[in-house]
Amino acid sequence: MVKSMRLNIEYEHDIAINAFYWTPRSYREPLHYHASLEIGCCVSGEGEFYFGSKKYVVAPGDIFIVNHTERHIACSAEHNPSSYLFLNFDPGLLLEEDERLLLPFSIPSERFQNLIPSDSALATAIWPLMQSIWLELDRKLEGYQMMAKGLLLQIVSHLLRSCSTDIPPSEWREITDSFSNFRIISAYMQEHFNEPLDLEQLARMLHLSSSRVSRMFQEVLGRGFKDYLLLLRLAEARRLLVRTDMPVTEVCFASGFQSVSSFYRLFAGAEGISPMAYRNKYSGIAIFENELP
DNA sequence: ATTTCAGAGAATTCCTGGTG
DNA sequence: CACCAGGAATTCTCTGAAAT
Repeated sequence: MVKSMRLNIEYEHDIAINAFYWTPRSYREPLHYHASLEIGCCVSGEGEFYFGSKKYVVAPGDIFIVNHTERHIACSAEHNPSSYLFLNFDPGLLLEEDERLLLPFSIPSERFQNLIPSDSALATAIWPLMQSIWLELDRKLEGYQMMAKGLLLQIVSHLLRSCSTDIPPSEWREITDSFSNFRIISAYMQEHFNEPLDLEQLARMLHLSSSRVSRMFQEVLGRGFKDYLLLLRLAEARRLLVRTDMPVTEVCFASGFQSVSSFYRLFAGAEGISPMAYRNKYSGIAIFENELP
């Protein structure tokens, strides 16, 4: 059994994306994994990239795709250490747009191609986008969060396109089919997150057991049902706090929370401040005049 | 408006039996 | 024999009332 550890990734910006340059050690560190998805591009040097028992030899320009289940680690050649630009990001960002964007990261490990060779059209398309994200997050000019997210969506759309054409239609069919249950649930949740919602109920929709559906979330998203539901509810709560003058208690129930105490606890856990403090901090900033209440 | 806490309830994990 | 789904056991989180 190979030793591996789960890392908890913290995001350093107002958007759940990190971009950073990194040089792997020249000895082999233990494998690790994390809930966030990752894309790495080798910019210089030599080395290897390990995924479980798979091993890739790395050259500058090569791009690596890391999903939330595979254990992995990069390693530099001693005489010529490699350097990478890495992006890691929360799968929730993709889910907000279209569940299918998660497909490139949900392909079974044995047929998952982690390496995009430097000379491929795909790598050529992705690399400048990665650099732009790094620049945006570094400079933090007005609207950089939207820029970064937009660029990320482009990158992942490129990936989606390429796997839909590279993988034989029959197999692609199989992969998208096994994904369809999740799409049904995810769509339902986005529509009904502000109502009481539990796994049992979702499981019934699919004629599956709740334990099965719980595992499905881990497999597809890398995070549990509760976590994902919370993500949706918090987004709505933030919006209501900033854009309306609804009392906090009302915001709580309107965004789907079932009790005020858990709302305060979870909100503070995510934002670090109480709902009212959040409103005071951000409500002065109206982006569009016509969205004022 | 916000926090606290014990009891209640739900989600996740582990285990087992069925299935190809 | 490997894989997958359901159910039991376990672990974790929420709820609701009361205090600040």
